[in-house]
Amino acid sequence: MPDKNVITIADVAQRAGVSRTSVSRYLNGRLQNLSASTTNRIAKAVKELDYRPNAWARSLKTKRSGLIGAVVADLRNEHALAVLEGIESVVNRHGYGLLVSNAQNSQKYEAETIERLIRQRVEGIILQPCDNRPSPAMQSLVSENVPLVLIDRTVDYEPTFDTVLLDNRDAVQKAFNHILQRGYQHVFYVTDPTEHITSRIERENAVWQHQHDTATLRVFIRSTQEPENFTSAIHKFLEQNSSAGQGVIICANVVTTLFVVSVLNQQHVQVPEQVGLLAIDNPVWAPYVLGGITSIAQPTFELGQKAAERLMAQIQGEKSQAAKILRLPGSLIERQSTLRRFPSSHDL
Amino acid sequence: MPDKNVITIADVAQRAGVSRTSVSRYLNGRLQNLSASTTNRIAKAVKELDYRPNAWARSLKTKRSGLIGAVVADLRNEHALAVLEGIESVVNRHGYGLLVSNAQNSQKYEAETIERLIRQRVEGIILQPCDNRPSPAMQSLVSENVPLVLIDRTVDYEPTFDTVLLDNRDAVQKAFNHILQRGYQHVFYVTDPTEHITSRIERENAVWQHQHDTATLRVFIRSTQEPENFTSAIHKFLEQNSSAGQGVIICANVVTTLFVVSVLNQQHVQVPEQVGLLAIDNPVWAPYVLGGITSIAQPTFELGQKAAERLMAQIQGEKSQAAKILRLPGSLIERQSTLRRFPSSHDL
DNA sequence: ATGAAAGCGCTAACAG
DNA sequence: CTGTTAGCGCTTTCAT
Repeated sequence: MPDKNVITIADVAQRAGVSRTSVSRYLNGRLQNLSASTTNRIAKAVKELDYRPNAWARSLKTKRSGLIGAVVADLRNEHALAVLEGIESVVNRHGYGLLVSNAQNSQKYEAETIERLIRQRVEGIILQPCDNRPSPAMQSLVSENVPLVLIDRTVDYEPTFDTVLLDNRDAVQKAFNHILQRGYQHVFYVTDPTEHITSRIERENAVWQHQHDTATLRVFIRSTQEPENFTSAIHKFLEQNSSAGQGVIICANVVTTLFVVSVLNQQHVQVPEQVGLLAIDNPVWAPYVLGGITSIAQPTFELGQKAAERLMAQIQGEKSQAAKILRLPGSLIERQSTLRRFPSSHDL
Repeated sequence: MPDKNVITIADVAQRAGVSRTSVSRYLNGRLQNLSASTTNRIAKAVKELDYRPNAWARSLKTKRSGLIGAVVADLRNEHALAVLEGIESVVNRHGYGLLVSNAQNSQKYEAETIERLIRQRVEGIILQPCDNRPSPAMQSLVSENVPLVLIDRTVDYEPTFDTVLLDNRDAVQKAFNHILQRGYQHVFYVTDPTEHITSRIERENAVWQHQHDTATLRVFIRSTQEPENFTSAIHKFLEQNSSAGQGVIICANVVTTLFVVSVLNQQHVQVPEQVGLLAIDNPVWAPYVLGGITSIAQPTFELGQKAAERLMAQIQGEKSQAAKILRLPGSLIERQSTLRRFPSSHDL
């Protein structure tokens, strides 16, 4: 454990021949109240003793921990990572430390971790919720008055929490615009089980909407539990659209995309010859798989940044602001996987 | 900020009609010293007040923060992420929280972040160093007596720090065994500039060693600054080995692999027809790019776990143990990218 | 410009 | 089994 005989502010004060108060003032940059000579003596003592203030003691007094908590639904996820980086950048810039934890897609872990963060007296939390049903832990955050910003997903709670996420409706819209422009006739939408995860729900709803509007669409849900069913479903889909690759698969996220790619690979399905492929989310490997996967890229880093900035604002007292929910647009990145051999007239 | 009128142990004590000491005992599970009725009254009060102990105050007294710091060279890296997950799992199991920060490959940031962690009085640090030259910040860790475990990379410091990393020599060995067995004659090794990063240095040295031993090898260093040179170098390599795909490219890590793949893609080079490809490290997309990239997989999760376990051991007082450096073996995963059309007799 | 003193919320002897 | 007391290391009135 960190040494027993650590040096404290008292040691510094003694060495510099001043009071602890002065040292404290020095440490907090209130130099206006210190004579030049005092300042120098303290500076010298600090250096010589290699003194480091104890954050706990300070926090105890000031009620500020300098810590922000980030709770990610699944750390094993490229998207989450990029978001985290965005968060980290602004949080650090503001002089805060970041306490990261992984909820492992389990509301139980999420709750535990939030509990721990509260005890640690983080000054705010950025949460990617596992579930849109508010947990007791989130209630605690409210009652403890801990600033909270949601990311990627919303939660059914009133009043709404500040939230930063992808504009899912718009993303799906962009996907369909592209698909239609390319002249695809049939769409096979692959999603994880939606299970109270709002990003999935929103995307799926948007897809249904399009089915309704265009009447050229069929939707399948991939069930993680039964990948075989999925495989045969894909086959059926391919058979029905074997002519001239009029079918296209849309994947709801990175994980789904990886899964679909593995199936297509296994079954030796040619993309885009036999079927098109479009992914929501744009992992680093998207350009290189299947000759390049057309994607709707999320502004991941920015999502993290915005969320963190919002949190900083909350911490600085902007409690009840307007516009709580910020939806950032995704952007289409066209690649080989949606290159039909027989483009429609739109392409001309 | 977290409410001004937070409730403290005193409030609980008052409500339960006992002393703060008893409440403290209750909180720390020393129930042997509490009568059943007292216990119940306290439990009730805690619940009613929704009381949460203040971690700072506790830390101040106990000198234990319950926090571990993890400093990653580059958060934007699949490998780092997986390692982090391993760390998180054991750290949490031990009841600690994890303070994650990103050094952004800069020793300056690394130092800053370490400084912050010390002030936060983390009980230990797991560090993936940006550079093998020890920074002043690391000196501080030593003098402050903060337990430290290095991961992935070593540092030139005496006495050695506990370290957990891939057995790089063995990994390269496995790569070459595979390559030779496949009958490749020429090897093009691609690495980032080694710049004081020991994993890169170790791998490159191991490669040189093989060149020396087998005399069928040429080594090129990819310079990030000059990708054009690299491209033309690859071309030259391909020309010299145009006959029957006797050449193979080995990539030192994920980033390099991604770079090489993009170049090969751009130049429409066929893998494995024109050239073989083998990667050290096994990203999720390896099975799907270029028909599947043969890889030497690192035991990423396990690396993180072992490092964290080592740290826990240190914290629990096992200061001066033996065997400081733990090298975990990688494992070969054969895929399409090293499938020569004309296998050598070894394959028969 | 400087310091004395009180206290943040908790734990840990030490008594009873 | 329970409570009293004295801090942990820092900040902060309030004097001087």
